[in-house]
Amino acid sequence: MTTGDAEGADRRPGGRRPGRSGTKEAILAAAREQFADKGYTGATFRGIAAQAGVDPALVRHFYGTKDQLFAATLALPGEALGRLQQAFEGGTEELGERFARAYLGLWEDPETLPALKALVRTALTTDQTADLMRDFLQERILGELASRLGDDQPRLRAVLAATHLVGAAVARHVIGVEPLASLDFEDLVSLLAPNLQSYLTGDLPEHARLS
Amino acid sequence: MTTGDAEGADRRPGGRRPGRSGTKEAILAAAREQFADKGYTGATFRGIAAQAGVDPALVRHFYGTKDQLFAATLALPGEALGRLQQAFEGGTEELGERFARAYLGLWEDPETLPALKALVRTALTTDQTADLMRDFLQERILGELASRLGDDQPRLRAVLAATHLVGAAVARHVIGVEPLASLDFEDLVSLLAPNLQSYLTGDLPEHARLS
DNA sequence: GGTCGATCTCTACAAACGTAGAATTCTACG
DNA sequence: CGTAGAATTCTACGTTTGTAGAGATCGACC
Repeated sequence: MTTGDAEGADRRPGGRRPGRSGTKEAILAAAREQFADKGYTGATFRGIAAQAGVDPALVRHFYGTKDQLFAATLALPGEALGRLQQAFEGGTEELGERFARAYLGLWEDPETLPALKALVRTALTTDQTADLMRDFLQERILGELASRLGDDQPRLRAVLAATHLVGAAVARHVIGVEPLASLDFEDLVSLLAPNLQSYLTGDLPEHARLS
Repeated sequence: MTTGDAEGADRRPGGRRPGRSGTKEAILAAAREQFADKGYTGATFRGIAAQAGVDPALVRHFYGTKDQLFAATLALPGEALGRLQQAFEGGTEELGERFARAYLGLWEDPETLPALKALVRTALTTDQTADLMRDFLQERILGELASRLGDDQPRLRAVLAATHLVGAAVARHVIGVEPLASLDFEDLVSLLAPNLQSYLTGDLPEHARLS
């Protein structure tokens, strides 16, 4: 995405070259943390600026309105989304374990953790951005997963599995419920994988087979 | 709890009898809805008052500060808490189904639904009230459940089961993920009960048996 | 060296917030 | 009827919020 060295030979405007001091990234990191800790309404321009050590107006100068700043905050997990879809490829025998490892792994990465926390927190606050994001995830993640699951209620299976994973991740990383929070990562995967697999490919109880 | 007709014969003070117009209850209902929809910080005195059709100052007059109003909002599920603990009594063979039916049933009741939504929403917002409430639920619900589960990591089992249930309830009633949201209640219980039971009394994978 | 433009700060404003107390209306009892 | 007190509204204060623009600082290119 960055422009090369010799691009527009003639009409290159002079001036200070951007991206030098790194404050732009510092602001974004502070915004991620504040949004993750306090939610959309709880985070403030002034708080973010204070944490980044700059003037509040600079935040607005770089990222515009609060919605735009929040959108920039969530840009990172867009890249992590590919890691998830990659886990869906392959056979369905061990899909539960691959799904669990890929999704929960995103929460273990200190880089993506604040963004995911902010995402979950605002997904439960019916702001205008939350609806868009929810629909996006529903189509992008659940749709992708359901398409690999055969004909027996794939959508329901995908939702049950995803719900379970999200709930576990939130309990572990957002709420911090013990002993889930200090559990070893591989132990957690081993615990959840069997039941996930049962939702994805196991038999559904006869009572729920009507629709 | 209501006083009888002829109680204190002599020293009964005069004045307008309380509880006539029902605005007090209307305010509380509006507060529940606003807290459920917008979270603690998102809900405002003015918005609650507007929905109840009264002056904002009246809200404060009846319920005091915002924290106290929020506490009054959550007073109702305290009664519903007994219904949950009641489900824990009895054998452990069908504990998963009883737990699922009792907990998810609370979410089906339009009376307790807003309070539960508000509770979940603020449980994810690290305000001062959230911490207290979280600890209370951890000790009161999870502790109670874990005490019926034997010696093999009862706390971990209880957390896994509760996490699963809460996640499903949130997906169904707060986020509204289809097809979970329009699923029949009994179908939902039938779907979740087997895996809940497996967490509560089934074998844990050997990888997670160390601690 | 001069200058353009990006980076960054200062000051400010209108709106909304929680909170507070005085003032008014109205009902029920003596 | 008179009055006490609950129910309800009015007005207001101080703070914080998002947003906005003017101005200062400084590095890179002509």
